[in-house]
Amino acid sequence: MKQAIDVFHEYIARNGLKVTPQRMLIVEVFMGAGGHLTTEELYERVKATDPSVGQATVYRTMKLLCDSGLAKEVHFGDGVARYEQKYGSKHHDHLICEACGENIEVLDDEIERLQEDLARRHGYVLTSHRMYLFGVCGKCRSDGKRRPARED
Amino acid sequence: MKQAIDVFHEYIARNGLKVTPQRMLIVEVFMGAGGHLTTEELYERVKATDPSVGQATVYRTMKLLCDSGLAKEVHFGDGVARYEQKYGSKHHDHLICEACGENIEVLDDEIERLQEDLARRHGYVLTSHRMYLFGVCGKCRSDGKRRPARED
DNA sequence: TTCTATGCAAACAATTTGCATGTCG
DNA sequence: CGACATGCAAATTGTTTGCATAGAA
Repeated sequence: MKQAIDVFHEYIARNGLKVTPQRMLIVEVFMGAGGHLTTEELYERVKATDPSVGQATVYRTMKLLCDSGLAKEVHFGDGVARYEQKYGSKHHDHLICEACGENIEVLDDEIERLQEDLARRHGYVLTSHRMYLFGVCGKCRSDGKRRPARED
Repeated sequence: MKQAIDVFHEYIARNGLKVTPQRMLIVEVFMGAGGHLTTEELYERVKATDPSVGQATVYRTMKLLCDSGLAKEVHFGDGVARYEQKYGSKHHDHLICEACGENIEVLDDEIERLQEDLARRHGYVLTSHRMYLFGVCGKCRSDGKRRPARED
């Protein structure tokens, strides 16, 4: 099976770019980290392995990853960009707990279908969409936890 | 019928704040402007009436408006905050044309219902959500227009 | 060797904040 | 009066860019 790293190498090659240790490290850290990391978090983790890497390189590499289709930039509304893995993972929406910050990736075919319908009724052809559901998860409800909600 | 301006006055009073000409002007401009204005746009329009008003006051007042429930901050993903009127207008989602930038407010009860279901299946109780549909409107499709898409 | 990449610092854009002064209640 | 608000400029934050140097192909 084709690995994400191969996709990256192909992208690099196809565009006359170069494979560098920094890029490899950043891709590795990103792919190994599952979640929705901010550039800052990514930078910290990368520095843990190689303190000489600069922030700019992380920013530049994440942009490359997005262009190559491996990563996707998402915004939860707090002004910080986050990246999620895109390769091999299909489209999904987000279900976010406002108390503990848990972020579940969800998908509902019926909703997806209705979104298309809704757009069509307005004469639109959809290219993509983003859906964020905010609420409180079962665990936090029973804990009675609360946290200052993000902006809405 | 209670006007938006009354809500603002109540909020001001309830919190020991003060009514000032700047705040009145900003609220007036905002409520009169329908669309999804950025702070910058709002600032420009306010300056047209009173050039002495500062940006900071616009930022501060919009935050007040959000707290008072009159405005809502929305992010379309380009890094700039926009505000839409919240008072008297019910919840809606966004259908955005990537070619001309048109932004239609849409709502689909069925989708709303399914979102609740989806969340419930994961043990969540929803408090709010945001849904942005990106596509190309009928007019732009026939015009064959194209525009660099926003980040996704 | 020839471009591309990197690190660093300066540059930027959006937003926030400190402070002296002005003003609503 | 006295607390809150304002304008301005300086400060922050997140991100981008210019440049001299290092490094991949």
